[in-house]
Amino acid sequence: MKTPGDSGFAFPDWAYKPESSPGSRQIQLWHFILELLRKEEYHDVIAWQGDYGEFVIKDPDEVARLWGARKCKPQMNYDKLSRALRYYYNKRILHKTKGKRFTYKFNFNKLVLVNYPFIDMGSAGSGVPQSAPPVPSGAGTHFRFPSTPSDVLSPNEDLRSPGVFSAVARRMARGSVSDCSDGTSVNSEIEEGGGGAGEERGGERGGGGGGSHSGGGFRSILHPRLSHDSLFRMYGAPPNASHPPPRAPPGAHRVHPDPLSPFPVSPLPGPGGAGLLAPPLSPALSMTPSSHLPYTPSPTLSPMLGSHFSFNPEDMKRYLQAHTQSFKLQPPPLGRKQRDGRPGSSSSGSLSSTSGLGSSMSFGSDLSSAGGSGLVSNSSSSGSLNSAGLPKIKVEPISDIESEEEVEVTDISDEEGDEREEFELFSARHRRERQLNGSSAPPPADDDLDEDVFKAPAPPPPGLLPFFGAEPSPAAPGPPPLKSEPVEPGDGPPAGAPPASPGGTKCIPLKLRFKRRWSEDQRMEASSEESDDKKVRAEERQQQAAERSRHGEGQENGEGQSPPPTPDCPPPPAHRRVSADLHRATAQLSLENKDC
DNA sequence: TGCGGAAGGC
DNA sequence: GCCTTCCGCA
Repeated sequence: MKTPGDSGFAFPDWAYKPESSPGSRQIQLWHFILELLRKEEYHDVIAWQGDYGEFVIKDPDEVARLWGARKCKPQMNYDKLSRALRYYYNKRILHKTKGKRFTYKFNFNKLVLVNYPFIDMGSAGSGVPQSAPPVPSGAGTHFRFPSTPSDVLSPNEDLRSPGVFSAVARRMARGSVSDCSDGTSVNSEIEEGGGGAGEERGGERGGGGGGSHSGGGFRSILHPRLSHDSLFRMYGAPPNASHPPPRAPPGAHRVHPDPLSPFPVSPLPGPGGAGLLAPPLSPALSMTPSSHLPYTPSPTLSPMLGSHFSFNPEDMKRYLQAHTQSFKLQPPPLGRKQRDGRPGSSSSGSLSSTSGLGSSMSFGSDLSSAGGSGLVSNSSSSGSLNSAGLPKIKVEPISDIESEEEVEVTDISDEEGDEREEFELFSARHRRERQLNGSSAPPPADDDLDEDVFKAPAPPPPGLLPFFGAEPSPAAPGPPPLKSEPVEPGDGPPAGAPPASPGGTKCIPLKLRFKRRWSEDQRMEASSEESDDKKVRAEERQQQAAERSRHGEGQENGEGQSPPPTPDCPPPPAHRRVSADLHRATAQLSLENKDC
């Protein structure tokens, strides 16, 4: 039987998320609930009721029994089942309708976002939610649930996999329906109801696939990991878009509503009228789109969306607002209790949830400024907009820099981890370093070890900044000489060059001797004079370098940098003279140590 | 009747 | 991750 007649819009078809998780090979409770809700034969057991997404369990024991049958848990009872339902509270998939016995309510926002993170709300098609529970906004809303794979899939994808995934999906649907060997399971019952589903599939695909009914109001992309087809099998075809479920006055609904409108549809005008996600979806939810979160489209998301759909900023904004609020990850790992502290989750809650996003974003921004790019996986929405607590952020030294401005870093929560702190620290340093380099000013005299690490290296090309310099520079100790000329291995006596050990394994003796002599010379000839003219020193070094290279000595470094032992040794005053001496000495030593 | 912690299974 | 089971509490 065709679904509309059957269960009508019991629930958005897309809501079924078969592979939501490892364990999802088994149907999830909320899927199951939806199934029941969808089947008219179960309407005296469980049925939509009241507000959009709200349903009442009329016969808890029976529902439990059915659930137990489905899951092969004969011991199942309502107590346990309700515990499972409560489990959804935290996930915000479901919440309890207070004051109403056995009455719960789906959070479609959550469901949408979890399952279809990239719904394009942009096209303000005129649809109304189809195959969905009571829609509050009736004609007012421009959003409609995708009811068929074609609705949900991008055209490409749709074309891509028809055969394959339909088979798979069928299997999955079936599997989810019955993995219990004791044939008594409801499966069969439900299958029966769904028996029509088989048919409706065809119809669904045909009609929906053609997009004929929708007027093209809705387009979305599925997460790659989802098996598209399977998403829609379980639930009936959507009611014809042209037949939006009639609104019924609250309370006027009946248990077995007219096939085409099992749910009372409340008259809420879709706020914003054009393609607003949340309100139409779940006005009853505490989290409404019209909420407070200021938001700036994420750099990571925008491009993606942009490439696939027409997304208008407003829609994006809305979407992301909702997204932010309903992210699984959003509650920081430890925050759950805290969050619970704020019942209703609406107002204050958003802050913390925002912070998660905010943090990741700000992080990204920092990164980009540092020459890297922050990758925030949004798979999770699954998690990757990761979840759970602090979003795990992968930092890759990619030069592909996202524009910083896209990231508004206004909302940085303090829960950010040390990582962030460190990073900021680093960024700050780096910035400063760049400034310093730019002005050729001497490096700051920070004692901070880290500082050394970062400042030591020559100014890296922007893209390389963050990491290449990590090598600890023993050279740092000395009075920072002209830090940064890119040290070319063989020649100069570059100040920054690592002095000590490494360079010289081969010629240490030479160097040492040279140093000593150099020092002596200095002391003897110019000990009294002082000067910190670094430029001169540089010149001197250059000269030396030149000299040495001329001699073929090439033996790097070593001396150029002020001898470690005398880091505080003031630069030679009578530079020229000393220089000459040095040259001489160098030559001499070179000869002496040719074999070195 | 409903909530949520805790432990454990898959 | 998603329950299932048990339990104490309100």
